[in-house]
Amino acid sequence: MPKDTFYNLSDEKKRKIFDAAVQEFSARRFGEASINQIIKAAGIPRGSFYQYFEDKEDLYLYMFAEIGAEKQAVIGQVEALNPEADFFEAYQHNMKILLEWSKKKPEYNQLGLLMEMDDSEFINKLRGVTNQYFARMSELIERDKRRGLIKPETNSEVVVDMIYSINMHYIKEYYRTGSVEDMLRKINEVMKTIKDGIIIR
Amino acid sequence: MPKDTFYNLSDEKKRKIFDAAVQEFSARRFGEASINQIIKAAGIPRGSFYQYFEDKEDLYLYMFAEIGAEKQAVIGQVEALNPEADFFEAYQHNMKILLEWSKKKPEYNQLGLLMEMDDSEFINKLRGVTNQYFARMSELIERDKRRGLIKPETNSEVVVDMIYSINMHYIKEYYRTGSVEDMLRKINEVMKTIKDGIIIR
DNA sequence: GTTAAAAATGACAACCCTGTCACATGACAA
DNA sequence: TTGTCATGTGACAGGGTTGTCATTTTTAAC
Repeated sequence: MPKDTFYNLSDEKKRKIFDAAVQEFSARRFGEASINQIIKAAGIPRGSFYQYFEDKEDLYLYMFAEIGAEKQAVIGQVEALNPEADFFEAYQHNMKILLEWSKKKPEYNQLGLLMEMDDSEFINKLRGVTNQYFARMSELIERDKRRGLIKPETNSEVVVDMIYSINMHYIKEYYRTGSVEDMLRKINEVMKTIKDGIIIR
Repeated sequence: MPKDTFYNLSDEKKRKIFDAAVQEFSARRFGEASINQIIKAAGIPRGSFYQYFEDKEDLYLYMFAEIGAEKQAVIGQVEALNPEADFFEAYQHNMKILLEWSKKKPEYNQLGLLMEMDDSEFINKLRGVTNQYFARMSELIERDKRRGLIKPETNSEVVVDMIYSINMHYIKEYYRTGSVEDMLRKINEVMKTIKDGIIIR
C-alpha cells in the first residue's frame, strides 16, 4: 500500500506518477521495468519515490487497483446479460465488454498483455482475479449441459482452456498486426469449430 | 558462429560450455540470461568466453544448432507416418514424436518453453523453424477437405492456431503440475471437441 | 517570528551486467 | 634455446539497477 505521503499529494502529481507507471509497465514486464525510468518520466526525485511507495510491487499494486476501478466504471455501462442466455451468448457478451474496455482505454491493452505473458511470482498471484472470470464461464457450460444444450460428455474446463488460450494467442497477434477485424473474424471461426466440430460424420 | 578457438577446444571443454549454456538458458529467458552465470558454471574465465564466441547470441545459436542435430537423431527412430493418414492421425503421430523427444531429453523441455514464451527479436527470428511444422499441419487439413473428411468451410489456419495455443497452454501447465497423463488426457478432449463440437443439434 | 514536524532531495553504497585489453602462459618451429 | 604466435586470463571501464540517509526545504502550529 502506498504511504500517506503519497495520498497527500496533489491529484495532478498523483496522476503524473500513475501515468509514468502505466507507461513503464506497458513497455516492460514487471521484472524488467525500472524504477529509474518511472521517476524520470514522472519527474520526481529518487528519494521521493521511496517516500511514497515501499517498492516497485507497491506501485504496481496501486496502479492495478486504480485501473480496476476504471474498468468497473466502463463495464457498468454495457447492457446487462440476459440471465437465460446460453454459454455462447454469454461469451459474446464478454467479448463486447472486453472490446468496449479496449476501445475506451487502449493504453491499457499492452499492459494487460504483458501481465498475461509474465510468469513472475508476483504477477501470478495478481492473476487470481482474472481467473474468476473463467471459472464463471465453466459454470455456464455446466448449466447448459443440464439444460440439454451442450453434450453431457463435454469437459467444461478443457473448453474454457481452449477459449482462453486461443484468445490470448489472437490478442498477441492483434498487437503485431493491429487488426481488430481479423481477430474478431478468427475468434468467430473458433467458436463455430467448438460448437460443431470440423469432421464430417 | 563460434570462433575457431572454440572448435579447437577439447570435446570435454566444449561439452562443459554447452551444458552451462543449456543450464542458464533453461532458467532464464534469453534477455535475462547472464554470461556471467554461464562462465561460472562452465569454469572458464571471462576473457575466454569472448575468445570463443562473439556474444550471447553466438552461443545461443551454437547451442540451438547442437540441439537441433540431437533432435533429428531421435525423430529418425520413430516409425514413419503412413502417407494416407488423416489430419488427426498425423497429429497423434507428431505428439508421439514430441513425447519421445521430451522423454529422451527432458532437460531441454524448459528451454523450449522459455523460447516459446520469449518475444525478443532475436528469439522471434529463430522461431521460424518451429512454424514450418504448423504450416504442414495446415496442409494436411486442406488435403482432408479435398478428400471429403473435413468440412469444406473449415478454416485450417484457425484450427492450427487453436491446437498450437492450447498445446502451449497445457505444456506450461505440465511444468507446474508435472503430470504428463493429465496433459495427454486434456489434449485428447481438445481433439474430440475439434472433431465433433460440443453443441447438441 | 520561532519552532517543530513533515516532506523533498540527490549523492552514495552496493550490487548487477557486458566487452575489452594488456599481459601471462603454453606450444611448436627454427 | 630462443622466437613467434595462438590462447588463457582477470582487472578494468562504463553502463545499468535498487534502497538509504544526511541534509535542505516546506508546511503548519504556536
